[in-house]
This record gives sequence, C-alpha cells and structure tokens, in this order.
Amino acid sequence: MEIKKLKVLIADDEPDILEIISYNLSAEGYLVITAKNGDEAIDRAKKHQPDLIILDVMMPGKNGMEVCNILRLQPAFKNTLIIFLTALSDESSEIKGLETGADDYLTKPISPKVLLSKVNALFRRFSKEESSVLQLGDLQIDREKYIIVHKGEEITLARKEFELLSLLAGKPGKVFLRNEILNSIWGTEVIVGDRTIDVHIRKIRQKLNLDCITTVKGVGYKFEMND
Amino acid sequence: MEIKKLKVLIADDEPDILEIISYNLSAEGYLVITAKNGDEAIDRAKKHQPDLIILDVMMPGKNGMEVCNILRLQPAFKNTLIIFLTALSDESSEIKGLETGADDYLTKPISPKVLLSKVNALFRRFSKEESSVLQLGDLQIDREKYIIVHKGEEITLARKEFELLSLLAGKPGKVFLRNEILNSIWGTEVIVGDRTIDVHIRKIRQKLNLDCITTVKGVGYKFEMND
DNA sequence: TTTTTGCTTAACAATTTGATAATCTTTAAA
DNA sequence: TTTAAAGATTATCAAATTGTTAAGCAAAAA
Repeated sequence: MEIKKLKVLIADDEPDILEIISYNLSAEGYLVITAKNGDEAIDRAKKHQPDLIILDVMMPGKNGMEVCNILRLQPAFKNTLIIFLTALSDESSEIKGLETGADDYLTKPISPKVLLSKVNALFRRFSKEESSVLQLGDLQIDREKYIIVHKGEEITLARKEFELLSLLAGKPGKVFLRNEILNSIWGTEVIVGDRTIDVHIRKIRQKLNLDCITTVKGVGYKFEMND
Repeated sequence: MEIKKLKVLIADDEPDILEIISYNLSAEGYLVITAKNGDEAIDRAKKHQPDLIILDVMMPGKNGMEVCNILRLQPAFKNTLIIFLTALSDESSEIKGLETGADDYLTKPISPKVLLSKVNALFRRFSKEESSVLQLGDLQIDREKYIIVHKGEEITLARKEFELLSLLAGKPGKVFLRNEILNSIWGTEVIVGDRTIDVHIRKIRQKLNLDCITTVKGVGYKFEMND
C-alpha cells in the first residue's frame, strides 16, 4: 500500500526560518508547504489540509493566534495539530497560546533538532490504526480485499469509487469537504475538475442503490446509514 | 452523567515540587497520585493506571527516562501520556527525552500555570473522545457532522448560517462585533453589505425558533441560552 | 489490433444559497 | 414627544453549487 506523507504547513514571515524548518522537515520525510503571512497560511491550510501547522505568532496581517482561532472554528481543522513559534519567551503568552488551541509552543531561536523531535513526538501520538473491514448496517467494506458486500451480494466498484466510499464510510456522519476528499484521494499534485467528485458519488449511489451518501451543499458529502 | 476524573501521577524526589504541582492539578479537577522515586512511580502507575505521568528526570533509584522506558514496554502504558521535568535545559537531553517516548518536556523552575496549560492542552488533544459537539441546553451543534439538533429534531442550516451560529455559540455570552463576524466568516477580502449579517441572523432565529441570539445594539450579537 | 474498463470533462438542468434593496420596527437620544 | 439611527423583515434575483448525461481518452485486457 502506498504510504501517505504527512503534510506540514509552516507560516513565518522570515524566509530564513521558513527555509531551515522546511529543509529539516523535508529531510525527515514530511511534505512541506510554506506561507509568508497569516492570510496565506489560512488559504494554504484550506487548500492542502495539512496534518500539522507551525505558526509564527508575529506575522504581518493576521498573526498566528488569529490564524489559529480562525482555523479552529472550522470542523476540518478541529483535529489539526498546531505549534506556535515565537520570539517571546513570555509565560503569559505561552499560556494564552496553549489555551487558544495550540498543541505546543516553541520559543525562538529554534533548534531544528528540538523542533523535529517535537514534531515527531506529536505525530507518534497521533497516528492511529484502522481496521480493514468496515461493517455498516448490512453493508460491508473490506479495504484490504477491495470488496463491497451488501446483503450478501457482492458489488464491484472501480478503484476511485471504492476509495471514495471507503473514505466517507471511515467516519460515518462526518462531513468531508470537497478539499479533504480531493486531498485524500487525488493528492495535492493532481488537479481534477469540479464535477469529478460528483460523478463518482453518483456512480456509487447508482451501484449501491442505497441512500447512504448525503450531500451537504456548500460543504461536502457524508456517509450515513439510514436504518 | 458522572464525569470520570483524569488521573495524574507525579514522580519527583523534591517534596516541595510534588506539593505545588499536586495542589494546582487537584484544584483544576484532576485526581493526583504522587511518588517519591522511580520505583515507587512504576508501582503506582501499575496500580492506578493514570492517564498522565509527570516524571522528574533526576530521581534517586531509577531516573525518569528509565521509568519511561520500562513503562513504554508494557502494552498498558503504550498510550499513557508522559511529561518529563528536569533542571537541565539541555537541548540534547530534551531530544533524548522526547525520543524516549515522552509527550512533552518541561524545564525547571516550573511555572504551575504553564504546567497546567500544557497538561490541559495534552488532554484536550488526546482524550479518547474528541467530540466536536457543542451542547447548549437542549441545543446540539455538531461541527463535524454539520447538523443542528434541537430537542431531538434535526434542523438544517445553510453553510453561512451554520458557520455564523457555530461562531456565536462557540463562546456563549461573548458579544461578537460585526467586524469580528465579517472577518471570521467572510474573511478580509470579500466585502459584503451592512445588512447581510442581519439577514443571516434572522434566518437562524427563524429556523431555530428559539430565542438564543441577542442583539446588542450598536455593538454586535451574542449567543445565550435562556433556560 | 480491438475491446473493455475506468476516469475525467463538457454541457446543461435543477436546485440552493446568499446579497441587496426596500420597507417596517424598535431603540435611544434630543 | 419627536427624531434619527440601528436593526428586523421581506421579497427578489444573481451567483454558486450540485445532479445528470453523454462523450472522449488512456490504459489494461482480450
């Protein structure tokens, strides 16, 4: 199976820091995305759905805390890891940062090694295993064998269809944003048109002949069995 | 429903530190267990199965790192949170600590407030059921599923409406200025007219059929349940 | 080579959403 | 009590979003 690289977004207005961190994280095998200010950070975060966001607190435009606040309000970023970087080694601002919803707080000057081990520690915690067979009502999804069984009958889905269904069914009820879906199934490099997801969804609905994928207009799709 | 207190084990050979940390964590609602050295820490950990272990690195008998290593080998402590305390603010030992399997690393002298917010941040992140559900009286806002439930009935809100309600309900009582709302939901680039917010507020009020959004004239809006 | 299968896109229909304008109400100040 | 400002309400319309179908490619299979 293909291993998905963990994505890290770094936002800092100092190019040097951006480069040092980028270099180190890339070398460690992470996929790095950068942003030069708060607004750019928000844009890129929405676009790429990173697993971790490293935010400089002081940036032109929106500062790190503001960015964090804005992102945390959105369901898609509820679980994204966030680390603050700051030149202030001020106790109260550190507390404020952590209460804003950050997962860690690093004071400049930053040692790349320390940063790396912190990032690794966070991800070590975060990685979770998932079972390969999903049972949802009378629908069975075997992610290992790539087989769907509904009421004893086997249904054949094409790869993309299968991956899409598998993604949605992995968290029943959760709304997956179009961006999330694109990132999970197509990755950030491949760019496909607007209607691609819809068409696949339609095919799944058709083949399953089961009302289990709900559209949330303006947001995305979710899987839900209606028993 | 009774809430199960989170258990924290603290191991340090200095009684003062033990007491200060105990006091602060207890005050915050945690159930505290203490140990004076490494061996005692292992015993108590096995007995009480704490959710978090705070280990002084330098202790008589087994030191913190050794304790961590021993515990991490056992399946029961694979997922237990561990924080190291140390007098050394030495980079390499911090890295070593994190690589040993610790989740955080604090340097003495310790500020109780910082410790507290770190502990809170860790639990917030890794507590088993990270629910994205806001429960406000008999109103339920599920930010992940994008649904509103009021007295068992599901209410459908459009995206902007949902985001707006979600924003206000995220901090009940807080008055959000019109500007804050615009920035959070529309961003800085998009510019919309004066009446747009009002109209959305109105729609929410209408759909919820519940008096929970208060107008603060000349200032903004706030969410408040009137029980 | 030909056929089949899967993926993407184009084109258009159907639907929903969100912003605005216009008008009414309320509120607070004069 | 009057008046002006802020907000509430309503209807309307344009824009955004999604559903659906058909068609074109490219890769794999026959």
